[in-house]
Amino acid sequence: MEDAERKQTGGTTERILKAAAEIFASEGYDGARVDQIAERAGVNKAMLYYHIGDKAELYGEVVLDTLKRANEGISANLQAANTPEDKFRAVVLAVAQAVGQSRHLPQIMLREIASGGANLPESALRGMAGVFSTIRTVLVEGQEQGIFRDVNPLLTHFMIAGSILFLLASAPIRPRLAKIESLPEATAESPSDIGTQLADLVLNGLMCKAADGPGPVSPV
Amino acid sequence: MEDAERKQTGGTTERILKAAAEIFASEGYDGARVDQIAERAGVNKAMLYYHIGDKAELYGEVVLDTLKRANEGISANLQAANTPEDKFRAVVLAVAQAVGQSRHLPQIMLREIASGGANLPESALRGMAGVFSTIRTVLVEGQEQGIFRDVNPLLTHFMIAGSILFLLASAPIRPRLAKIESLPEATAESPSDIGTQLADLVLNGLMCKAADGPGPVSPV
DNA sequence: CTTATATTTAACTAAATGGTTAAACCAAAC
DNA sequence: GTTTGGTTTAACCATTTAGTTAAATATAAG
Repeated sequence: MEDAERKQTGGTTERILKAAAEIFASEGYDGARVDQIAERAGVNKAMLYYHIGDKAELYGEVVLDTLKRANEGISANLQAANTPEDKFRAVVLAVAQAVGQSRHLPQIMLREIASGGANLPESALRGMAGVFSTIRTVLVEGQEQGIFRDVNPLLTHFMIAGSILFLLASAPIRPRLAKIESLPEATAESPSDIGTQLADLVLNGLMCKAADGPGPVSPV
Repeated sequence: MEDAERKQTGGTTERILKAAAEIFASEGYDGARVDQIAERAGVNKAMLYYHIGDKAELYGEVVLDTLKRANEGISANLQAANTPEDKFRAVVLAVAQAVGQSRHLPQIMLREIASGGANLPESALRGMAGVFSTIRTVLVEGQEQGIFRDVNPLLTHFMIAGSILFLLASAPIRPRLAKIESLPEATAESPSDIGTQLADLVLNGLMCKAADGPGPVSPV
């Protein structure tokens, strides 16, 4: 009788999925407790099984939903660009924004990478592969036009995806690290900032002739 | 009676720690089962509690051991370098090699980042902070000497650490992704290759005057 | 041989956890 | 009012899991 019972917002299924995303992101698949998810959603555990299914189905639903949103965001922000350079900027920015929007994607993805995708349904893998493929396409196109240096595409797109995911997912641990070493405090940058700066840095190292881009990036 | 029982190598404690590192890396803290670790080490579960302690202590021991090894490797490979550019190459290479050497560090680190360090003892956090601090020092030094562009240090060192960890940790999932999209097969690059190429790419984007470095990086 | 100490084992416990079920509730249709 | 369908609830079950314990076995010392 503490304070729970908040059935206000949205349909039951939505509330369950939202709660599940939060818990799965912070606790991982094995760490998450079904009762805990139900409690946070303000529903009885049995409703969770009634509306969605067992733990694995619930997780699959969350991952798929989150990845779908991210993919939509990416392809939406990718229309206007023409040159490989513009496309590169657009795709990095789009990934950063999309990932930043679904707040729980970075943690979930990091864990899935770590476990080799142990809990990922096939459909979710397709979603991931789509993102990778988009980055890669832009990269190879630029290389074929002789605009980008002949860098390892695998390395590059893992660098981009890894940087974004890592940076966004590390928000909770950064304050703890900052307390120990004199690291910069939790500079709460927006995903857009991250995307823009990352694109600048990588592009600068990627272009054949040292294009001066939009000048040096502003510090912190 | 399948095939277990292999007590040959090393002391009991060592065997337990090795088995624990493997399981924790692939399953995560919550996913790992103490019985499973004991079985892989070829010992009775009670021995694990006798020699080391409970699950949390065991995990702490593994993380600390792994991080200590990595830190040693990093500072060892960092002596010869003088200029910021050399130092940068050295530190990136050292991190890649150190992380690559303790095969289970990438997975463990990715999970810890994702959970905000939920299972990390203070000492392990200090180990992490040390690595970050090393990268950061090199970076800032180069910037103060006017050799590096004024990029965001936080972004840069998370990019480096994130790229390396992400790339090394993703080895198990890459074949699965490759099956779906026409991604490059699991190009089994050595940590040294990764470190060298990454340093090239980032340095090229980092230097003020477009130094041509050691030429373009070889593809895959 | 006997005693003491370190190590290993099998059996057990208590709690947590995923999942189920049968009954209650509630709205609209008849 | 009662029937019908979807929805919600409380109580329950079976299994898994971390952790313990007391006995057994080896090993070395006196």
